[in-house]
Amino acid sequence: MNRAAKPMYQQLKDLIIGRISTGELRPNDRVPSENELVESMKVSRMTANRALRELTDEGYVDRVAGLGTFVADYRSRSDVLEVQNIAREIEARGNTHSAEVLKQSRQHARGEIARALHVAQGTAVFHLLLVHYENAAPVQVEDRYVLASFAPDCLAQDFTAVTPSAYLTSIAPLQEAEHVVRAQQANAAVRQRLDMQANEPTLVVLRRTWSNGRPVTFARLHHPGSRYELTGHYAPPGTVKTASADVVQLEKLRQ
Amino acid sequence: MNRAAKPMYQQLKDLIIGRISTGELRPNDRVPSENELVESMKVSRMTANRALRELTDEGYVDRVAGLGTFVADYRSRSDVLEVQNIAREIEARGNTHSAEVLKQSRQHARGEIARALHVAQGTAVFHLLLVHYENAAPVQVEDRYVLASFAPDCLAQDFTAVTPSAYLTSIAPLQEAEHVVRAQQANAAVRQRLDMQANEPTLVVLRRTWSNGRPVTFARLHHPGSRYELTGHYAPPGTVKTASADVVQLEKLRQ
DNA sequence: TGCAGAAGCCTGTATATACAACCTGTTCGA
DNA sequence: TCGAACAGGTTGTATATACAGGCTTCTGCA
Repeated sequence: MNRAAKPMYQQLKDLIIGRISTGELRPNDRVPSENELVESMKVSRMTANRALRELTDEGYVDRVAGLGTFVADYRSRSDVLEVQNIAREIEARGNTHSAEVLKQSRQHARGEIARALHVAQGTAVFHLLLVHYENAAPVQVEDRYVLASFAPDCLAQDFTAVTPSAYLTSIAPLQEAEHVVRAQQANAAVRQRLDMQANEPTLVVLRRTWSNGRPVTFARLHHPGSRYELTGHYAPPGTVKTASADVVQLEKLRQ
Repeated sequence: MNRAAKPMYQQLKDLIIGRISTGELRPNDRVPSENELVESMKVSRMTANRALRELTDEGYVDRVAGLGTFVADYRSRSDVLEVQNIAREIEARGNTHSAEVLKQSRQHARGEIARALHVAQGTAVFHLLLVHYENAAPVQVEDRYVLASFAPDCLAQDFTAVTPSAYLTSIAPLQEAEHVVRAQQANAAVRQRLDMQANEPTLVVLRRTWSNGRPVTFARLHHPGSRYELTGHYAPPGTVKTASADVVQLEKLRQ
């Protein structure tokens, strides 16, 4: 084995992840079977097995004995997207999501935006400002900056139909995310757009998302404290989640 | 292979996880090597290798080629604890943590507490109420309920020295966590204890934690919005984190 | 025509073997 | 005495092989 080269099973994993990332393999597509990899890649079946098994553990693919290996639906590995896709979240509650686009423009990154995205001052970015509604009530002001080089056709999108985060994940899988959560008093502009009462606090989420190792989007998400809350669930790998169905109940606990 | 029995590699994993859970194996203790497992458990080395490798992926152990396999420090798999161990968080910032215990009593679970912990009304629980300080400033009111059967000696603990979450993880690893994050206006009692100004919002975290498949503790954590924020980072398994060192910078972004 | 069974692919697991690379402690030589 | 070389245990990876069990398709018999 070449010491400089990555292990073979890792090369296989990278190869398949690459095909998924580029869209060559789409959700529910069939991934080469172990025996096909044995022939095409000249590896032993155990090596192919390890690569595909780890991809299963990591949520990239699903395997069915007797049938084959298939690209997992992105929805099934939702950790990154959990907080992100507000439309799906609202629809999961049985309500209707809609969005209003207030701004969709090209800008040059300045100051904190440039720093957050790790680019030089003046780099081209797209600035999106929209309000998300759950039924008729506004629940989120999304103030987002996207690296122009990452999403060149961003200005041509209709973000009332597809949310920015859904659009961005369709370009390339967002592989890493970082968020900061704060409770703040709303400034006047946000308070007016979220139809909030005076002194009602906002729940602010600052979120950066990475693709291929570099930050590609930075968002400030403002929510009315009285109508929105974040939920999260963590279980270590190798265990079966026991809580999930029960989250709703906890959400109803008031103090 | 017996069809009813679990696969051998899983039995090995369960065995070792069991020894860690009971405290027979403590952090940094040496875990039997692959060859020792081959002899004692009558398996092949590849099977032992798979068990130990998966335990590594899952954060239970660390392996060093040439040295051996060692029980991971709980601190190193901090996803569950990240938001939980406020003392460590404060000390990581170079500040001094202290705590004041306002209440430490035995109660019977009523209403929402019983529901949150999945126990019958009237089940014995311990109620803890404490305030955490960063240097001299209060940063968290911790209002926690612990299943009495899970931590029988809870009343004998000195929670100014060891935080409740550190104490609870010392009893048994907390394997699952669920949290809800809200922005709220503080009630008078919390506002006074956190030395907050009128109308300053609080960041409230409701958190349940599981051990061995059942909820064992439920906590309400109140933070002053102006002095505390939550941060999180997510990277899918199998990737290298690129952000971590950079979080501080984002935290400084103000709007 | 309809159904049972076989064939053939798939994944899941388990074993035996091999070599590389890493770490520690010992031994031997300058 | 100091340092290099070696031995022995450890993990990391890769291969060849084997059998069990699941799913689909085809085939041949009634």
